[in-house]
Amino acid sequence: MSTKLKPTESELEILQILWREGSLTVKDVHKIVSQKRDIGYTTSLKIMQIMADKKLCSRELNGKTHVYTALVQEEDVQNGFIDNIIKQVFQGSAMELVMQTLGNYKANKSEIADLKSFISKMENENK
Amino acid sequence: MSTKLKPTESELEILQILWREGSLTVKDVHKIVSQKRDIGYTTSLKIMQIMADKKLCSRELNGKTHVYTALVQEEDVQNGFIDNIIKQVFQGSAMELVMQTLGNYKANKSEIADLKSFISKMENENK
DNA sequence: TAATCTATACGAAACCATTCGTATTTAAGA
DNA sequence: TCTTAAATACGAATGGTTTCGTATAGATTA
Repeated sequence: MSTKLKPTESELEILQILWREGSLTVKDVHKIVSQKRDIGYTTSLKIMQIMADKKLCSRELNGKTHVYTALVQEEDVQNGFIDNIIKQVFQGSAMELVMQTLGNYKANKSEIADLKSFISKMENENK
Repeated sequence: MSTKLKPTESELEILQILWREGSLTVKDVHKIVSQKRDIGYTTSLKIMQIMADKKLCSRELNGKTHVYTALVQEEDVQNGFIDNIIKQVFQGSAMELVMQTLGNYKANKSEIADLKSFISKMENENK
């Protein structure tokens, strides 16, 4: 079992980049992060070092620089957040979360179609 | 629009109690919280004072004690958390959150039925 | 009245995440 | 070689949450 995967906000920000881009150096990551917000290079560095300590990513020397790679999977992290919100905010009811989300969000026809086929699949698996 | 409703973990814990029980004193709240975990009375008090400062709840003098009442609605807080997780963890896609949740969670027949009728309602509203 | 009880107020410690400044190391360039 | 540049290491400040100890004020009781 995963022991409660819950990266912090800035760790998550960097994980998203690593998931999307693959293995990157601090320089690469920082370039991307700093496009979105004001942040110093050593801040990006520090967070990535902490992430390596926590085993959220690996860190390998390639020549003179380190290359970082996500060690946790996006889906696992997503599930960690889902579990958390269900437990803390929806009193343990996954369906409450789903319905509340659907209720807020205006899905278009194609999304509704996707959802329906997804539910059909669930039904079949349940049989 | 609500300005990003995101109570902390212990604030949320107390909000859940106030939502369920209505207006309560510190003593009442503390009694409930301390059944779940080890916590000092003044800790509960302090958090509730902070919550009142932040306008998460009101605080009215009733005789010699204060009575606290939630000022934010459960649904609004839930939506704040949903918005957050969608933005930060699901790249803005509400449908991803929904499907991932459904994929993890084994819904029973009655829940699936609920979900289907909910979706039908969505479809009709969309027309 | 004095001691006790109840509720609140206040301040501070502990912890964590975020941030950055500065120092160090190593390699490349003048 | 000496200087500069690139990358990392380190330490510390900041801000917010959680936690609790102690102090205070007002009422109750012995």
